Amino acid sequence: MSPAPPGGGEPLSEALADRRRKALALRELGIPPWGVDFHPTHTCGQANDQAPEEIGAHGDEVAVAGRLLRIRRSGGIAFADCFDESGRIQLLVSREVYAAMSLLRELDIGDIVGAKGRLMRSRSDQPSVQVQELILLAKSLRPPAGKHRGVVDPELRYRRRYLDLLSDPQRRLIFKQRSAIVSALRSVLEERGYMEVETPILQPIPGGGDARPFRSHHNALDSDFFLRIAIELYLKRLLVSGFERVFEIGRTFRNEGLSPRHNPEFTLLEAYQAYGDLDSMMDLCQAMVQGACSAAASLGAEPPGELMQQFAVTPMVQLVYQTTGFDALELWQAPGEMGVRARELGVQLPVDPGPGRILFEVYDQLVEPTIRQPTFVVGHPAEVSPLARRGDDPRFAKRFELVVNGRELANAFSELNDPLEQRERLLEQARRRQSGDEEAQPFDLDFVEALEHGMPPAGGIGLGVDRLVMMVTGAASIRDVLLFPTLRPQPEGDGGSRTL
RNA sequence: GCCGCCAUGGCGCAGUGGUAGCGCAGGGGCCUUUUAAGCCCAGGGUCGCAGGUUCGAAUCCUGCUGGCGGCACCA
Repeated sequence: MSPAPPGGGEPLSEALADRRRKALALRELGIPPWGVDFHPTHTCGQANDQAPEEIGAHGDEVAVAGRLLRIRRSGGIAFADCFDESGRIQLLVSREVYAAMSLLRELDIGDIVGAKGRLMRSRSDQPSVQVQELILLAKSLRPPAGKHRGVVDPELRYRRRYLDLLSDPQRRLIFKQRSAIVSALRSVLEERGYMEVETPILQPIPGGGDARPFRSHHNALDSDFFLRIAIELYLKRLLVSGFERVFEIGRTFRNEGLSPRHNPEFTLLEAYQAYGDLDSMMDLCQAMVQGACSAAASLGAEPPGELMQQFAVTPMVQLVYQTTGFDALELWQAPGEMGVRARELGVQLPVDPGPGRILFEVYDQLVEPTIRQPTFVVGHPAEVSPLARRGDDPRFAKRFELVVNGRELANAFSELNDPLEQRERLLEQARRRQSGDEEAQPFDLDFVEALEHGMPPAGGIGLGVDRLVMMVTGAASIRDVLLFPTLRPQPEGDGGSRTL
């Protein structure tokens, strides 16, 4: 075991010490281990594709750069596989090119190099660059993890994601697909005349959804702020302001448990359309999901085929009746009886629930998880939809959720623009909050006052981008579609929140 | 927050009370057409941390830390 470097940190393992020794030795020889300019003429993938077909034949002069994946030395000749984002090319170095050969002796897997030479095809039919000049661009002081199998230790994968991504092109592909999906969502919205906006993430009152927020504090203002749990109330203020089609794609935060489907910070898309309604939101929703599927498919993903078909539209009351035999409309007049029947089905209920809440809990706990095919579930109880307009039957809201594979993917409604009713319904939420429901929405007077100036009737939608990406790419865990998922910070030691 | 499983060299793993091992990576050597190249040699470990039981602990017990999965909460 080598001594610990000055300033702390873990002791250097043999491999680490050796790489450091090589870097310093090269510097002694006047070869900088880092920080040389190099301008590739071809990507590794291009070089590989453009190599001559015939064994032994030579092609164009090229300059390529990339990271060393493998080195095979065989006496007077050596082969090194070098890769970049585009692919891989073999470098062929022979003893006659003395400088390159002696530099290669000091190189390790993981080092980033540039190579100049002619394209050719080796005797065993491998596209190669016959190296004339080899240049070290960045010495790697640490051995790469997971050279053969990729990084499999989940802790390493998430804590040091760059190693995971570096060692596994498939993993990188998911994030290219994610980027394409988000880009497609943006295109669909922009084509339809929606304007992208940015609204506060630090909010004095975290409204627009049912969730526990993160709390923070601003020193100069000596005021508490919350990280937003939804974007809704600010986007609706913009509808009041005269912008008619707005959307935001942004990070949103909920102070709740972690699971393969929940990360404390996640990406939410919300869009609002003045004079829109439930139909226009269904239309938009379907277009966004299908745009996402096409975008990902063009990068090799295989989205479930059902997502490309017309989604079903089914009332919640009907789904609940079909699945459980629970007849909400029949029981509506007798909430006590309704609660008893729900509990008999094994449904957990809050204290003193109204009929709407009972119906919703039965749906949420017993029915939603069983929905497989993409379905627009419509007719949510108004009681659990405090920001949505009531339907012709005032017990129900003009609202839909898109459910696929038992999971809610999007949530939309015809927005409530009656300031008097909105005030009442938010006050009801506030009362529930006071009696202990931590997730009931707080009362935002400023928002209600905005509505009092007149908000056009509007359709609005929220869509969970991470879950859409999971569904379209087939990822099993939300951590697989987040570059840096939230983990418990490590107090000290490897891969944690080291500040030194 | 609760329950279960896991933690052994840089990476992947074996080792269930008696001398800590294997493969890859790294070091030294041989090899001018290799493909996770091959062959020879020599290294590398406070077995996650802290206690306890025992003549003796990687192994058994307790606590802690971290991860994964499930439950609860939620999207």
